[in-house]
Amino acid sequence: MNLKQLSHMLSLSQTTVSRALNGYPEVSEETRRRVVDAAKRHGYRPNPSARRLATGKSGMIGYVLPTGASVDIDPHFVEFLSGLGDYARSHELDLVLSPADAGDEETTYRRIVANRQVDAVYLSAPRPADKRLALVNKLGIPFIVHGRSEGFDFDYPYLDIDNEGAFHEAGRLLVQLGHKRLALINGNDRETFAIHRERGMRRALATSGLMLGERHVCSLTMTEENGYRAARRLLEDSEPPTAIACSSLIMALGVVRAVRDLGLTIPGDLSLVAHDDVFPWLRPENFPVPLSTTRSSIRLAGARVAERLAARISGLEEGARGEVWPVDLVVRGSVAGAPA
Amino acid sequence: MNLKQLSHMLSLSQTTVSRALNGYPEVSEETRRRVVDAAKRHGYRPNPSARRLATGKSGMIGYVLPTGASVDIDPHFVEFLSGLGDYARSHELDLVLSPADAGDEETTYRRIVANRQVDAVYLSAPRPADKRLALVNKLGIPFIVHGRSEGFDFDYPYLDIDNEGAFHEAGRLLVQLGHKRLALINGNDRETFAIHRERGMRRALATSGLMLGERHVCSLTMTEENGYRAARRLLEDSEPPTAIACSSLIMALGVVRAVRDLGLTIPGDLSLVAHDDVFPWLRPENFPVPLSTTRSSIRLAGARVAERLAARISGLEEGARGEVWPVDLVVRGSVAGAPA
DNA sequence: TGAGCGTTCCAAAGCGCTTTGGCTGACTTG
DNA sequence: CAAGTCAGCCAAAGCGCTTTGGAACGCTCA
Repeated sequence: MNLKQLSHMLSLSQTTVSRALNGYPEVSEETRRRVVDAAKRHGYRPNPSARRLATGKSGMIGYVLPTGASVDIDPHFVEFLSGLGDYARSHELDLVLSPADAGDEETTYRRIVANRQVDAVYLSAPRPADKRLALVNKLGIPFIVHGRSEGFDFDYPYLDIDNEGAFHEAGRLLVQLGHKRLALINGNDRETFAIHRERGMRRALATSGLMLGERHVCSLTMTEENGYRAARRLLEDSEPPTAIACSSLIMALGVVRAVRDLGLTIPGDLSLVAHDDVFPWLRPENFPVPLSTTRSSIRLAGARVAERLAARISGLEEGARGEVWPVDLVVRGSVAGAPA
Repeated sequence: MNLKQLSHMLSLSQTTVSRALNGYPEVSEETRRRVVDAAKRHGYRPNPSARRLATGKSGMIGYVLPTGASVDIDPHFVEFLSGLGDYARSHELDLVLSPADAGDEETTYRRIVANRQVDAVYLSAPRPADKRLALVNKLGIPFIVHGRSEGFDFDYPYLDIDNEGAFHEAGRLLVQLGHKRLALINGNDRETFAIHRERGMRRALATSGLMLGERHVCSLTMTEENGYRAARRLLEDSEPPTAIACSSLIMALGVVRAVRDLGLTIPGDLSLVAHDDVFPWLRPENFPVPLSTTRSSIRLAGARVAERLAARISGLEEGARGEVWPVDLVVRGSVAGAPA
């Protein structure tokens, strides 16, 4: 069933039928009712390819996925996707993943914009002065950044959590508990979120005249193994930290293992706080010692990004609105006063 | 730059230019060279929307993503995606994720097929007599199943690993080590992979006249917490198993925690084998006691599925070829002879 | 009463590609 | 040498929608 057939059986022109269905004003209410009714009865669905060719709109949102033999997709991605998908579903939006050579995403962004394959895109894991962001901004396609960049002379729409505030809180808690030697096991510090976390932590320490020593900051991709290695290195130092803040639950698994291997205990010898993006399959309360966390559901963020993307596509949202979500500090058994 | 302009500047018809670029025979080699050359020089890229309208082909592969507030996307998905994306990238294939209401994927499959939004789809986590599979088969869109179903009177193309063989091997190893009371902590047994694993395990035991008791099989979604709970229940039983096979590394984390909480040791009190899909962020050799695993890279599977999908789209692959990959059994420190 | 106006509809021209059905001219073939 | 063949090209008809630029009609109002 296409427009032609439908309009023919209604003895109307394609124009009128099209307008009736798309809510244009120049069609009488009665006619509109007839048309809408017939369309529903015959299960008419406009062909998206044709509509796309005519309008240039695709009804899809895009994401450029960096790939490569040695490139790992962040496991957080799947949770973000859950939220995004959940919203997108209710609006019949599809998501297009365009794989790109990690390191040369530019070509792919240009392609999907030039081809008008998607109506909007989102970026994630931005870095300071992220080239992708500058590009997408220049290309003029609606977009939202999940996270933030830094060092641009233009504003842009984003959704981020208060990473600095979160780790400031975590740091403050640990300091208040009397810890003097703190360490941070961070994610890749070329990404802004990691920079913000470190900044928050430093700020918390500075308030009490403390410093985060050079050797007490690790920046690594967030795997269990890296968490383990970092913790070993820190704890076997001559002046080991008595408290660690950790950027992910997965790394925290490694930290816990290292602590055990060294015959130490949490929170007796080491207080531990980690950031929790809220995975359904790994929960901080189920750690051997329930883990204190800075918590923010990445899934909700996914849903919100989808919502704002949809709003931008339909023109309801404009401008460079930034949105920063507060982060909960959830205190559990893994933190205690500094050892004497 | 569109076809019209390009053909005009070459003083050729659109027909000829189109044919030259698409490799049709009825154009002289010299003309073809001229055309291809000019196209490249002017960066001409055919508009995919137009091409799609004309041909009905989209150059994308689809996946229907079950979503919902209480639906969690499997973390394996992201690894599969890495492989898929890696292959897709090299062939300029995009992936369309169409979110669907979990439980009613049918509507979405019908929509994407009717709209010709994608040239092929893949299904994952199939169940016996999976309705999606029957549907997609009926709708006539090229597809591949990642995993297998059972109980259909038709064949279909799939890629699966030898789950039964893997757990048969694992079971056999444990039996050979003298274990008599074995248990299986499995994934959701409405999915075929779990059924196959259980079958393999039972077969291994049967060979030695052993049985897998009703109470010794758990079927749960694969979270750390469920692994913990299942292990507690098993180990606190009056006749606890001396060996456990576990369907995922994530659950194995929970098993290890339970063992510790109960003051037991691996492999002294309990031998443990788990299936490893090969995550970059959690490796079996880094478990407190290095974990024996049945191993198969889900990432490679993703790449292979993409490859076969591409082959089916271009007509290079046909028919209902099933492909079953063997699984490695990797023995590490977590297994030992049965306690006396 | 006839100019002016708003409402409601329509025919037709795109959107940019592929593909069908020729047409032309050079080249074989009997 | 006429008929047949074939390579190489083209015009035009789609694909199914949106949108432009009217046209027809019934009203109002001077």
